[in-house]
Amino acid sequence: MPETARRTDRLSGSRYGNRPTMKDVAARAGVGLKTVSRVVNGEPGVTPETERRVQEAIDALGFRRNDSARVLRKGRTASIGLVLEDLADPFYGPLSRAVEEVARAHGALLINGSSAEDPDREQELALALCARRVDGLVVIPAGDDHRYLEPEIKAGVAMVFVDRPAGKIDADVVLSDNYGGARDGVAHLIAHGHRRIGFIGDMPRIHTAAERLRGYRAAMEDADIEVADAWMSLGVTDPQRVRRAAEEMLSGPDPVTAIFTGNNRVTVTAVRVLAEHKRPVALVGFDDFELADLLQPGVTVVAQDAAALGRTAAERLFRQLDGDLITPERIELPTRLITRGSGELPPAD
Amino acid sequence: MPETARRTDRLSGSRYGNRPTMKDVAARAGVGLKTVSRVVNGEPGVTPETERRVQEAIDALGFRRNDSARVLRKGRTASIGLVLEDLADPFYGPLSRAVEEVARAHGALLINGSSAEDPDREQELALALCARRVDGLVVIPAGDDHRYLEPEIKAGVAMVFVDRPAGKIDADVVLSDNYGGARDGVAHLIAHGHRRIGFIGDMPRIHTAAERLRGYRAAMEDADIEVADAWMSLGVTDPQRVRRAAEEMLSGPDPVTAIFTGNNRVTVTAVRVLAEHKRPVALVGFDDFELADLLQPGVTVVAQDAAALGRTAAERLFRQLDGDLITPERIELPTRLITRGSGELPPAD
DNA sequence: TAGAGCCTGGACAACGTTGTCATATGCGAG
DNA sequence: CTCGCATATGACAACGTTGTCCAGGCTCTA
Repeated sequence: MPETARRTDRLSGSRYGNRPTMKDVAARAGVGLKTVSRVVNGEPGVTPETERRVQEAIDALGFRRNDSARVLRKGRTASIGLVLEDLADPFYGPLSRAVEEVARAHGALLINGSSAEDPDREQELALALCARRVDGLVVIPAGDDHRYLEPEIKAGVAMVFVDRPAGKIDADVVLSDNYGGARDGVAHLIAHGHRRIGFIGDMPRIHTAAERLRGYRAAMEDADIEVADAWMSLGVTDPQRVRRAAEEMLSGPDPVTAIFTGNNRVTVTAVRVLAEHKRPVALVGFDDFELADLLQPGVTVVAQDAAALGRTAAERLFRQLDGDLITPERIELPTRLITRGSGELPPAD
Repeated sequence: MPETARRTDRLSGSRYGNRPTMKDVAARAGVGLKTVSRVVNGEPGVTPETERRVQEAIDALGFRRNDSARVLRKGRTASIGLVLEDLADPFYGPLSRAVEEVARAHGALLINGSSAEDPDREQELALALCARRVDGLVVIPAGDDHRYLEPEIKAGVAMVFVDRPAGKIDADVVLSDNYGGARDGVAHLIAHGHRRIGFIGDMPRIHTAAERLRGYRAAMEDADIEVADAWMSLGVTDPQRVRRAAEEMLSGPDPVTAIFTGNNRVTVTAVRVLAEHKRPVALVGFDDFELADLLQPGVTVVAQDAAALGRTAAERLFRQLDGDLITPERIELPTRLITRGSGELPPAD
């Protein structure tokens, strides 16, 4: 279809509004090209007088160094990439911000993109960032096979996976203790007298969801409670389906007296459903959220520290870049149970 | 201090894990450099057999095109920059995401950074992005003087300002109707019988804050209500100070019966304070927030559409890049009053 | 005053890619 | 059999910057 490149292609050949280059600055200041480079980079060996002339020419022309050329020459971009699931998800805001702060402290820029939970899009994004020659990549995996990144790692791109482990490759991973957190949360409900406890979570192919489910099962088993299939609802996140799932658990012949929700979004919807429900139902959610304390009752949650996840991952990334690291590691950050009322309601059957 | 460049500088000279280049691929496939380029870019004029050999070499070597070099040659980067205030602020998540979606639809990547409401940092970031030669820039201004961007615009960088207008330059701007929204919100309180209405907002040097204050004043004036100084609290956003401000308004000799809050974060803190207050106090907030409907009472808000702001701005940016635009425009998006209870409480004096 | 040494400044190649242009090859028509 | 043409391929310069290296002018000392 692309029949021999068009000659008039807007993108080819002529630059946009052709910017001044160091050569232009040099000509105007009446000095050599390299002298301009020296001034721009604050290198020593330039007379104050010469420097003044160059600076003047720079200001007059509105010159700005072309970092693409610089990168090409130096081999490093001073930028890192972040592939996450959804920038609009409140969980990733602080994470992203934390990564940015660390990058900034290291003089690097952050380029990011959302995978929308689609493995293909994750790959496309990650590779596009590699083509831009980011120095390193922080990835929140959407897929479960990351062998496609092996050539990049071999080529020297630093890489850290966050929130979920990398698939089929050996790499640094920073996680929350999803299993332990969920177990604690469910155990908390059991400690308050509940035995019929529902679980609503994401698809178990997502690592965090699977781990939280595992924690739920473990807590139940620890208490010698047999879990009924009707109590578990997996792969359910959109509000309508969460609503239906919750309503079913609450209405069957053997209704649950408490629900454990597997993430942020599910918890919020569950709160809505329970608010309409006549009988009080206990609730513990994974992930904290704003205003959880202001609801009636306050929502008890297993909180993870998104900022700490981001910060830890980014710091590890830069340690890789500094050559400090040898073996890939798996770092697990603890979660924290925050009691606010909803998780301390007694069973009402 | 940098005494003549160090010879052993890690960053200079040798590449990291020296990646294969097109030249390497060409050598391995036994073809010319340009032929590899053709295959990589899907240009026509290559025999299937040759293409196969080249593709094989690419896979074997793990080659990935170096976009920095490509950019240097082509003059365009297929990436746009976004300078916002704080990625962790829930208002900017959807905005950022919307910009990203539009960029993606145009085959561009998004590079972003947070200014943390600091004009110097905004400038530093914006210029760093320009040095990377982004094709265009979406800026949520922190400062009020953007003349420093004039050379960039002249050099052909597309530019759109969002949420707040650009300062001292003529450029495209996409805003919410802050004035009208605030006026409607306050008028709503007045319509429900309130006359002593407090206002808590950000520093008036921030455009949105100033506009919302203006809306408040206009609504009061429309109703012939004289505003007492004690009712207004400006430049106050951190929770502790908002708390104190609210408490003062509510306790004086002439306490307010309703409060209009100038943004998200202020509203949330106000909700906390009012929840502890004995007398019911009406509340309308600028900006919607999650769970506003679940609180007791639900919080009435003036909602702006963050995603629409981002989308509109990004689309305009790409229209600039396509050469479709001529005159800078100021686009104002309407706000929407969402009644949920807190704004409909009658005055209780 | 001559030679050594330092300091400033510039010429030049290289980074990896793409656009331009030239060449080689094969094929059909005259 | 030769000429012309289309098609496949490659050589080469250029993009804007930085690292290397060299030249010229200066100061300082013997």
